[in-house]
Amino acid sequence: MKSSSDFYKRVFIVVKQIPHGRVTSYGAIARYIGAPRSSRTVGYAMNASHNMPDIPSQRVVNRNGLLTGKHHFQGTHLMQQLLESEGIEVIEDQVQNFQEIYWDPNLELPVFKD
DNA sequence: TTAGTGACCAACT
DNA sequence: AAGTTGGCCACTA
Repeated sequence: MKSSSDFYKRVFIVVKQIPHGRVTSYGAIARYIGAPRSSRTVGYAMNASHNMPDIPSQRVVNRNGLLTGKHHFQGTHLMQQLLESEGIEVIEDQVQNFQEIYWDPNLELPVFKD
């Protein structure tokens, strides 16, 4: 039985699986949980992740590796600092070496099923 | 229920 | 090549 916030739970589950020092994109997560056109809503779900512990929301960026959601963090550069503390280089809100550290759940994780 | 919003994405000019 | 527009769909009021 699926609750209305089941979508959020799926998002959180995937985000928690992101390995240390890697990043992924909203679209990739949306696709993995079976809602390929709901990338926007994935970001919306991240907004609620502040209530949840152990959600590395800083590891989720847009498809260009740009930190579009950094304004939703407390500090001006908190998101960047969190990423840098994991060994990810960030310059001007842009993840450097993005293609190398990019982690796609569709490739690295087993197919999602309930 | 209808309408408005957004941490995106792809297509179009 | 760079900027704008529209669609997408879950959530809130």
